Amino acid sequence: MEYNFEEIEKKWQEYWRDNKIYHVEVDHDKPKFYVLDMFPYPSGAGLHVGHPLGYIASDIYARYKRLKGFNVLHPMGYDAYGLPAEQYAIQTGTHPAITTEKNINRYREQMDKIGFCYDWDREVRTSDPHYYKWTQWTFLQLFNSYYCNKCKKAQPISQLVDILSKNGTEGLDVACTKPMTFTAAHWNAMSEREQQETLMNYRLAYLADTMVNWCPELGTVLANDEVQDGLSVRGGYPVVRKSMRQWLLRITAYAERLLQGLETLDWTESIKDVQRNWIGKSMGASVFFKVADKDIDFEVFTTRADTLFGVTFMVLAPEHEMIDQLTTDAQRKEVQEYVTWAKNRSERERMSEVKKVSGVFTGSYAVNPFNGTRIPIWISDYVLMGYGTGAIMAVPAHDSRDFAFARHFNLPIIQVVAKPGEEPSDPATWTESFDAKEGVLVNSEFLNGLTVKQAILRMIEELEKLGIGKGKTNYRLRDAIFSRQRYWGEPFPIYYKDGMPYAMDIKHLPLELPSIDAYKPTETGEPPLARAKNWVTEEGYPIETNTMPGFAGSSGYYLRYMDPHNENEYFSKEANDYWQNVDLYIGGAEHATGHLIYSRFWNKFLFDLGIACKDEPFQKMVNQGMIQGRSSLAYRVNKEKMAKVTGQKVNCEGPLFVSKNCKDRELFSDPILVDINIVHNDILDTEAFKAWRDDLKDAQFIYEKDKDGNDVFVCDWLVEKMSKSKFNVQNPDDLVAKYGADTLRLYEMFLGPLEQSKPWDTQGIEGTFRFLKKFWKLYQEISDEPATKEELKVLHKLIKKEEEDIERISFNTVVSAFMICVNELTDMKCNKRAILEPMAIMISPYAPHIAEELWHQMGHNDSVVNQKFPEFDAKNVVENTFLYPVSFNGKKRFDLELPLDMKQDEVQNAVVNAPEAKKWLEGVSIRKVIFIPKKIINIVVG
RNA sequence: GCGGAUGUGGCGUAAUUGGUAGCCGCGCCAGACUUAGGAUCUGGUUCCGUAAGGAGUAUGGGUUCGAGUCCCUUCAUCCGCACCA
Repeated sequence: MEYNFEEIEKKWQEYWRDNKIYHVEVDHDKPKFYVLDMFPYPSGAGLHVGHPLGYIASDIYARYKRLKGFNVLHPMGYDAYGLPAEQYAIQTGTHPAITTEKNINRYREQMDKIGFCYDWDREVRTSDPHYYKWTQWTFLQLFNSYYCNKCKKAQPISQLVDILSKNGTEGLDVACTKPMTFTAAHWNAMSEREQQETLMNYRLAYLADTMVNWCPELGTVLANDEVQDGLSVRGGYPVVRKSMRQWLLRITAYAERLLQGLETLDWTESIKDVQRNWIGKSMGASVFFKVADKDIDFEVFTTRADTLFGVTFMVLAPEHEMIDQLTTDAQRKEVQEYVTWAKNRSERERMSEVKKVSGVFTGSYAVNPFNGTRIPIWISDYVLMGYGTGAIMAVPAHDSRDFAFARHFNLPIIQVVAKPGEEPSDPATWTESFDAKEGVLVNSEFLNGLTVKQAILRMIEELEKLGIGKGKTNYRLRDAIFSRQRYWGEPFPIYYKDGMPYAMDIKHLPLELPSIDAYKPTETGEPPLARAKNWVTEEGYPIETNTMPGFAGSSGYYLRYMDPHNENEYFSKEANDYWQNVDLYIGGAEHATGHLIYSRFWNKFLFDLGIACKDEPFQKMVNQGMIQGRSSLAYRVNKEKMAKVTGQKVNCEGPLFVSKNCKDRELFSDPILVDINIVHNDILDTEAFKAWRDDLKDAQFIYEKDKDGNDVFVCDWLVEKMSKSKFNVQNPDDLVAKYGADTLRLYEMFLGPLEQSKPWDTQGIEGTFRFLKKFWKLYQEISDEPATKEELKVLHKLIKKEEEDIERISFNTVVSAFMICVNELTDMKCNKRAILEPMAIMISPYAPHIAEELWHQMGHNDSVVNQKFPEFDAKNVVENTFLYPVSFNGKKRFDLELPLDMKQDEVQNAVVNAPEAKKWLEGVSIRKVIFIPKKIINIVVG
């Protein structure tokens, strides 16, 4: 019987669906395992072969765990809100829900063909009101919470109100936007409006005026990770800084926990590093400097308190609020000009001109608290308002940025740290600063002779003694801006009374997205939701018109999968207690600073509320690499150049192309990209090429000869990103149609290690297709005779290899092991049920359709999916002898088969007396014999 | 600039703990079958050399009986961060 994959795959996909084979429920008799793919955004382009890579890997793992006796949760759904559908709506007027639905259906159709074991009964979509009810619900919880630094968790805001009304801010240690001090009496005397405004300083979801990344083209603000080089990641439009009233999430309250939590996670070091970097914890000191001749002071943050005697100037950010007070009349004009210029510079300019030094002197001086030196206060845009206090003490000798600034404006440089083992030198001769935290303090009074580390601690001690500074930890992490001026997102369950936001009652959730007449901002620049009719509460209060950003819906989706149809709760306690968190998360590394940090925050907050039982959402994560395209290139002749090179006139009307290996081709031709579908084995189908594009219909070709003397046109190739514009896209549907889903699944895994990026080679898929045909052939006439020792050995070698390799996410080597095994069994002409039955089970995670078919052909009526993975038994693979490689001076010369129980001297004897050894022992004496049982024999001669 | 990853045949890769470098597959070469082959099967395929043999895992060095693997140097490619005080 032929291997008819088309028929087989259709049959079993229907069987699985009709019999709900992949449906899972909480089952306390089995251990749970949760395997999750990162939430896809269903784009209009559909899937190319790179997308299913991670899905296939997680599918294999899920199926394997199931065979190993686990109750496996393996769901899929859609991150359905997003900009592309909305952009399309703006252009065409099509409701984004319609576009999204269409794209989802296409995704689903493509995924179904690949035979994934998702429990589709658990599908969620972020744009579904049943789902976003809980996104809104979580937002309200955040709005109604504050973060207690003492107990290190979120607490109800009502509790804070209690505290404030009893003690004011006395002894309060909570996360806030800026420190506030007031008494209980003061609090109690506030109007409701004032109280509400004060609470905004503490809520975990709060409204504030902030500088945002405003993208005029998209009409919305963007998160930092949605901006690159001053352009929007989606669309590439310019982004400017602008102050706007926005919702923010106080993720900074969780900075330390987000940092510490990384230690408990089984993620790659590189992703953890990216997150550590993003959180950017730095320990240092805050120091207050008095301003000379004025009764004011200002605060700086430094990690190098030890260098305080090396401070020769101060720098404030152009947005610093004390600039006015500090500017002398003589300097006022210049300062104003500079500040205006700096504020108006776009983010893009600022980034591209990082190296350019600019700044202005305020006219004021700060006073060094230890020696009274007057230190000029400057303003420069190399100091950022958003970090620390927006002011620094500049130590040009030991900070490269300060050094550049000092050199540019001719400011003094004082060395205060000597390099290890070196004497201090004249900074005037330096070409760069010495930034390393190594060395010994000099020119620094009581710090002299201390190492940098000691000096930092000592200085902080002194500062605290004087009451002008203290040790302080800073984080680079910023609160997450949570408002988008967009239509296609979750509405905020917030209404405004006297301009103050109030939370809607939970009973009004979900607050459904209203329909509007156009998907653009209003004429007055308000978000699209301002177009909605009756966008007010029952009492007539206006409802918030911003919507939530993309990461709102994707931050807690893995929790909803545990109990996706629950109408009364986000998810039940029972479901959460059982499924806990994700055991294996597979997806791209590009979400390192977005989704993966927001989800962790979201989860920690729900953990604080006591509704999520685990502090971290994703225990183990694997980041699959990209599949690159293999583009084909045809060389187009530059006729003038060719005439010059060959010395002959080129008579040819249409475009002329030259085969890759023609003589001097590189001298007179340039490559153009060719559709990979008209190139086979790097040979161009010239007729198809002419028909491909109108401008090529008269194309002519200079051929080369193949080995049989035929004219062929050979293309060159190139590895690059897979994209439509490069004509190198491989569509999984086409491959499934040609080879079947099982072949595609195997090939995607066979390509190489999951984490690595690798090019897609269309040719190579033939190999896995041949393998499946060979595999199929083994099963044509099953014999019930007992298996031989050799056959059992082959089987058990494979069992061990597959188990070990799947556990360490090495799927490519398992496919290879299967090929070896099938080659061996084919050579043995093995057709024993005792071998082939377990093999069918073992291949089912990789090639479920063929496995199911063969399983049923062997007379079973139940699904192969529900079987038990065969047990490895070491007794089947024991050997009595070992084929030793025999080396002389580390170079292998021959093999020698020896019993495993041989002693060292017997081995030595056997080797020296082996006929092959003679030649290598002539004229030399044996110095040493290295014998490692079951490994190697090495004879050292000389 | 900082941080991370990677570097092995013509190509994708394998070698899990320092122990036979190149498994498996693609491609290529030769042969068989065939009216035919972008089908199937068999054999070969790191490089140099007829061979014996020699060289060989980006580069140069080191540790070791033995290094793709460990340490140091340099180079290349990719990814992330980037005035974060």
